[in-house]
Amino acid sequence: MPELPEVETVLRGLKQRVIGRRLGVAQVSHRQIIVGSSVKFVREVSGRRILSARRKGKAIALELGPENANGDSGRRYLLVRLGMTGQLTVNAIAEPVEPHTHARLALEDGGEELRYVDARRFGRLRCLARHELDAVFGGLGPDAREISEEQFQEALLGRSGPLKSWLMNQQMLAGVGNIYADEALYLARLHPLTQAGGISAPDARRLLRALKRVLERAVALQGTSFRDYIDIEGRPGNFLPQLRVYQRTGKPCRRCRQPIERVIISGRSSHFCPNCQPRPRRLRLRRKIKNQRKTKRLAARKSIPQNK
DNA sequence: GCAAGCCTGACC
DNA sequence: GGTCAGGCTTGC
Repeated sequence: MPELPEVETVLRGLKQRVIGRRLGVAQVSHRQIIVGSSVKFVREVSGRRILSARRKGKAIALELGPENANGDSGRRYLLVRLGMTGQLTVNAIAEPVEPHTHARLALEDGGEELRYVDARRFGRLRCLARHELDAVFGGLGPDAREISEEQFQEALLGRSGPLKSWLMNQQMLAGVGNIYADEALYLARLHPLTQAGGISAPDARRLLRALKRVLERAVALQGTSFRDYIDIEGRPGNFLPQLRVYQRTGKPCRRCRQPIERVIISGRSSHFCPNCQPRPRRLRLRRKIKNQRKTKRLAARKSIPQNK
């Protein structure tokens, strides 16, 4: 499943393979994957040169130059969200088209095309103006690889609800999904149901370090492939054997041999070691989180000058 | 039936 | 405003 390391791997592939190339005619065979009008999408992206590629969290944005077959001006951004099973690949145009290929963007020079394949169609493509892209990226929290310890601690303040859900909340922290949330919690020895706003500063520091460590390792190994995820060249990631808890229910913990357990947290399965990640008792937590929330509000009011 | 990311809407 | 359940989707 594409989370930050998988998306980063795809981004690196895009940088190698498509930057500087001009898009020919785009074809969309399943309108549902396009946000907004697919006709407009095709008109907007066709003929533009791909200038750069960047990422925030799990979202990729390809910057498209102002040159357009229809004389439209101004840059556009092709925003790609892979969802669960989305794949971006560069193929020769003559190559057989895989099932579930929903969009094909011809690449000038070289007889190739960029293909979007997505069995479950949870992913989305959209073409945006600069201010729209800024709004989308602005709605995401800091990228998980880049967030500072101060930002991390600050974002945790006043949050009720399980730490696991918090890690996966893209408005708090961008890029973490189910796999790396479980893995980071295991490395940090924190139970997934721990109240987010209730953890100590040292625990938060340990969690952030664990998260960054697991993300860096996974990036180095091109991500995790269960079945669907492949990079732009069609290669799977190599992080699967490194997983400590994710999808290892009933198997022995690699630290203490206790069987890994699974619990559903806000509709998502969470895997953890009951011995290494003991359930914390929560003492007067409600009040603590409420107070944090109040302090945070006051601080925000102070730092943002009211312009009347 | 389960898995997942993301969006919507219900609830407190 | 924050939190969470539900729905989308299809291969296993």
